[in-house]
Amino acid sequence: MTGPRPRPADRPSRGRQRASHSIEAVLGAAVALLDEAGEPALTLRALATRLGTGVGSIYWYVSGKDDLLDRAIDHVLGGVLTAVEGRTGSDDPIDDLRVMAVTLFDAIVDRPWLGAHFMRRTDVQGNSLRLFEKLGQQTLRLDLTPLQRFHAVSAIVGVVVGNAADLGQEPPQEVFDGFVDRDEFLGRYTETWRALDAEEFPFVHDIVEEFDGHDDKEQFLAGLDLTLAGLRLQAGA
Amino acid sequence: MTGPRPRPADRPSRGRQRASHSIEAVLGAAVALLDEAGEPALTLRALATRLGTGVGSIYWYVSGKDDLLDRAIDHVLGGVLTAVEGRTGSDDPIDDLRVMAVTLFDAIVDRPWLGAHFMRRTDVQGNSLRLFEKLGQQTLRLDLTPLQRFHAVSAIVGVVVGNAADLGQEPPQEVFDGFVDRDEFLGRYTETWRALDAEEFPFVHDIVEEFDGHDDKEQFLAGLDLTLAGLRLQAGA
DNA sequence: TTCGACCATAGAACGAGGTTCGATAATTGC
DNA sequence: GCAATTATCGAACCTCGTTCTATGGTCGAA
Repeated sequence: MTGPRPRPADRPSRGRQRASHSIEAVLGAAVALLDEAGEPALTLRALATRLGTGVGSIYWYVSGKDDLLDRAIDHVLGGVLTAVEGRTGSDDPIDDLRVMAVTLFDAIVDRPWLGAHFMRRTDVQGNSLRLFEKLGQQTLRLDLTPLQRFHAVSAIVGVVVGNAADLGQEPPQEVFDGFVDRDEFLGRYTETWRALDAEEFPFVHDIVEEFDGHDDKEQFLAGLDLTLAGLRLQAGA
Repeated sequence: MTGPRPRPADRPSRGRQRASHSIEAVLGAAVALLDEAGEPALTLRALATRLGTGVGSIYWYVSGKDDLLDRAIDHVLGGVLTAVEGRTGSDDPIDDLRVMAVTLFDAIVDRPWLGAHFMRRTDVQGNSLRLFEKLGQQTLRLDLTPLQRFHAVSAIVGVVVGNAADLGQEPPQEVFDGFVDRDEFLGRYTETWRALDAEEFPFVHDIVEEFDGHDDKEQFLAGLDLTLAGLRLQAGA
């Protein structure tokens, strides 16, 4: 029953001692795999091949696949964080919140695999927590109770995650291969919906025409603005 | 290149001809496994063992694991649908929307494994689409454009999914074994958060006290009411 | 009654994936 | 220089989803 072996990530790496693979290289390759072919493409063997090493080596930098995914997410969230930080500073804190939420959403559009796990662990440290903090700082400028602030940030994150969750799971295998584009994919929805019984599905019939040329981002923005309108009302601004 | 073999699910079962296992039995056992130990517990072998059959038999009723999960989800969503239908009919459509959203959320609290896949496929038929329709029918009573209606429903579903997503993934393996209860689990959060630098994390410090005794449902309700307030504003009601 | 056609079941076998383990080189500290 | 630590590698193991083939069982037709 020995304790876990020491890993480079566990201690401050004092000077690089000619490591052919750093944790950054591992994470970068992992993100590349995810970007290229989605989450199922991230296997330890594929990662090892891409890095030109053996599977076992990866376990030196990472405790397992879950840890690998967590770190890869945190890795890209670092970029998102700096992107977010560069766009704050408006007069209106709610406008700032909006911009930040949109930035988050755009990041998930670029990397759909983020959607499923985005903001999974707002727990200990990491860029996930830092993003949470950055959002929350805007609420400090609003006339709210701490609890209201907390709920406001949770709600905004909820809207982002809830809408982004739609994105990260649909493409059966079309978008990657380009056999079918997204418009045609959505077209099948509208056809099916139009064929439904009008008596039993009045709502679907009411909206089915809008669904043609449907835009995920527009849908997200509408939901976000609904929530922000409620927040603005609550803050009495 | 032969077509798919006929399956009982593909045709109306005309009278039961002494089938020891029905599709309902398979789905029921699958849901039981999911309820007992979460998604990783649902393996075809475990399911076969529980049913007292072989793995191959399951493929008679289901085309694969994805199909199994989809049907299991649709199975429980059937119950959710009737629960939702029993609670509508108030004067205020937005109040009805609220009640329905809460019912959905409660269903996910009861079955955290639903969270990750909830409303995954609002596509063709199924109870998922029916729930979508039921929510939408309330918006027909509001003075909105079809597009606004669509966005409103999407936003509400987004809030439910976004907040429920938090639920379905936390318990590393504590809640199932009962080694650690949820309160103590959350207590670790507050400790870690309190230890953060106050200069760098002013927001987290502002809200950390509220996080003790934190209630997921309360958090969800606050976010939902924010969105509904925005909707009420938009509908001019 | 007998014989096929179809329903339904069962489990061995395959391939892919995550993880473990021991061997081994490379580097560092003394 | 020598031992301890650092880092690497891939074979082997186990689990899981899936496929395939074999085998009863039921029922209608000859």
